[in-house]
Amino acid sequence: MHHHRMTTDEHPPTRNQRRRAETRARLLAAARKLFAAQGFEPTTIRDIAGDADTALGSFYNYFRTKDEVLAALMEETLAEQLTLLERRRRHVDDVAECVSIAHRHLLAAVNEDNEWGWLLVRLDVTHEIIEHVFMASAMGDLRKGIEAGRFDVANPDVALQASGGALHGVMHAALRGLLSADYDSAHAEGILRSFGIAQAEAREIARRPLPELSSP
Amino acid sequence: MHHHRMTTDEHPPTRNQRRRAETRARLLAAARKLFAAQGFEPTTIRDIAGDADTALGSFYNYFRTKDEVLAALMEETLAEQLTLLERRRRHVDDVAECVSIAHRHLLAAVNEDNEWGWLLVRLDVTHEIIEHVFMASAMGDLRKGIEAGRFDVANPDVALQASGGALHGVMHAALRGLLSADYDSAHAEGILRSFGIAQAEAREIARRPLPELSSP
DNA sequence: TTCAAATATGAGTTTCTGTTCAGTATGATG
DNA sequence: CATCATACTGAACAGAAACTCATATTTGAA
Repeated sequence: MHHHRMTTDEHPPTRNQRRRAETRARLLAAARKLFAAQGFEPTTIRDIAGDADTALGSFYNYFRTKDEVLAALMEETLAEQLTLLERRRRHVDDVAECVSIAHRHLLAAVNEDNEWGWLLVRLDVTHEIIEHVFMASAMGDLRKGIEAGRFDVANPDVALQASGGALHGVMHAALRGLLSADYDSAHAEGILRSFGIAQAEAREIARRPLPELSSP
Repeated sequence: MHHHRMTTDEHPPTRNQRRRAETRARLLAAARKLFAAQGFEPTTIRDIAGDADTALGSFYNYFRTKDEVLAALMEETLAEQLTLLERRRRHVDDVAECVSIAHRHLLAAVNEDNEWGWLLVRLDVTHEIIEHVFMASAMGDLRKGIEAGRFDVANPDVALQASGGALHGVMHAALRGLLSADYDSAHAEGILRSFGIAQAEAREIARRPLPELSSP
């Protein structure tokens, strides 16, 4: 039932297509803002439409339900963040540093865009999409590190869940302004240590400057 | 406006008092079950009354609002768990072992009573009561360990939030049946390591048998 | 300019949930 | 047993939110 005009169309976007895209974008932006500010449940579809400066009925031209907006939002923003992360880690070899960068990158992203941060934190990390996208990537790193003999953990599954939870907790605290400047490195250091990197080295790795984004 | 018949009354509880207490207990049990199963918001007062096999109106004889039930539930169960924890740690001197015991005790509690576990996990660890009760206790341990030169962390606030988040993540995973047998020790080991305990020692401490509850 | 298709509008409808309350049943008391 | 107090009941009301749809507006092409 979806429309899906293929993006491979030759013709430049007609005005109607632009209009449609803009309205959709306004709705998404409004939803993102409101979800982040007040949480998912308390936000009504009226709120979203109102904040997007569009009529209530228009909402239903684009999304069937509130959950659908949420899914769309998540898909968009998560994919974006993951490619950014990849660009940052492209030239890094050491798995330990990769893990450190991943955690610090996400903390930085949350810090630069509080709205996105609150969205991520309030929307229950359990949310399938986050689970699949992030955790899969994190588990990949962890396995690689173990196979390379770089990490040493008692139970990889536990290590994965614990590190995810720790990241979530630190994000949340950072958003509430509870943490002082160096928190990203401090957190990364803790993660590396719990993965079995010796203390001095963990500290050193976690404090290396965060690589710039490499060209797309 | 509350009734608060003093418990110091000499007379044994009259039948009416028992009836009252039982209804209240049924409501609390129902709320606990439903909150754990479907979460707080989706649960309606009707649901609770229905599950407690009591009329809708009766709910309001005991609680003004849904939040009030939640508060009552939390107060009850958290206080109970904290005293249990104290009884377990009473004769332990080493701060590191105290921390290990705290984490493992809570994981054990969640494992023994899934309903309580889901309640704790679904109800957003941010919830003030949990925050104040648990985090305060955890921060106490952490400080003590640092002052004793036993722990070495880059940033205590970060360490606190990270460890709380990690515990939350592991609890959640355990409840979903994602973890295999030794997960409590594995988690405790990770926490100790991140607090700066050397690997071998962390492993040893985390694997010590959990002390029995000392007499009340 | 004209008209059909696409998009936007918002008042009206339905559904659901919280809350009240007048009436009923049960227990306590003398 | 008679009387009062306490606890229970569920129909009825109110408010809020989701969702529909007939109507109006804008767009694109003949």
